Amino acid sequence: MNQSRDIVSKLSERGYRLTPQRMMILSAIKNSNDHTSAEEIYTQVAAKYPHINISTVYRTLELLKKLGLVTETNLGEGRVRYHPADKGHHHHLVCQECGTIIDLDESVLSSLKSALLQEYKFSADLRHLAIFGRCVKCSK
Amino acid sequence: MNQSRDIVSKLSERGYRLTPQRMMILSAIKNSNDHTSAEEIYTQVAAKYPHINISTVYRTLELLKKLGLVTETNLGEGRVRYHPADKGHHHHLVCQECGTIIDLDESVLSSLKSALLQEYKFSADLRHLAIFGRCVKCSK
DNA sequence: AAACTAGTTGCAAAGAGTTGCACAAACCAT
DNA sequence: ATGGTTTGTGCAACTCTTTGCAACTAGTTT
Ligand SMILES: [Mn+2]
Ligand SMILES: [Mn+2]
Ligand SMILES: [Zn+2]
Ligand SMILES: [Zn+2]
Repeated sequence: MNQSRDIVSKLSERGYRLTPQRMMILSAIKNSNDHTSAEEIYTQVAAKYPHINISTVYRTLELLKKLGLVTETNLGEGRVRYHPADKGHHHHLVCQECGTIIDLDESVLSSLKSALLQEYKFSADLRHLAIFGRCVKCSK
Repeated sequence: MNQSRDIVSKLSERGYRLTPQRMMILSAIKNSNDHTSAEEIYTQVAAKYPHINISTVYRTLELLKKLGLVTETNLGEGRVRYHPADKGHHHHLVCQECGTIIDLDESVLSSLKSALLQEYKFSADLRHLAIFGRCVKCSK
């Protein structure tokens, strides 16, 4: 796993410290197959290190987002979900009626991204978006 | 104002009741010039009717959203903002570095909307979106 | 006008996420 | 190794929003 090494160096390069808590949180995120929540990460880490606090999980996720190592998305469940950035970018269409989720390739938003960059010089962060609306069935 | 009448009928048609609380909350939203928050609506209504509860405000906003009478947006302040749907749709580019907000016309997302409809038969709700990223200055 | 019924409200408690602060620990320099 | 500097952590309190429940009331029927 030279991924871990990348992360370690990315942290120390920028003056962040490599703490046991951060390493455990990172491996919890990598071990999760799919989108994880802060609570799930907390539970997994707490199994081995009960002293950990949930606010440390939130603060670490904040940091990993800033470093571009995890992406976050709100699928409308009342809680945010995360996954490793290196597992490929994609988006989700979420039906507000029946809850169906359609997965979308990153490319669907690439023309929007470049339009915003050209017209507004705005560099939009369009990784891992959730777009709400109605699926075919629920559109009546 | 036959707008009010529209709302009254929109409520009763679907079996919802027209309560004093709902009327006060509605007029509080209409009286606000710009994006309002639940707390601001609550404060305004409570000035005349101190018995009102903030959860009623949240529930009413939920209902008005469902009826398409207000739109909601999260500008990243840790609280959601609302405004009347009939005040025109638009979007916002929010710089996560400096907080600058650029207003966007509705049309910027219309080609995305039709692409999602064609390719996925998904009717996306793209009213009043906030797109995060970095403005020119903060893009270095 | 009185009763009925289903939607609505207030209240209290809970959930998700954030923040200030004092103490702890990682990293760097000696 | 030792000490100092600065970042990070645990904890508790707090903010925003949601939810279960019992009491209430708008709109309808008799
Ligand atoms: Mn995803
Ligand atoms: Mn707006
Ligand atoms: Zn659906
Ligand atoms: Zn900026």
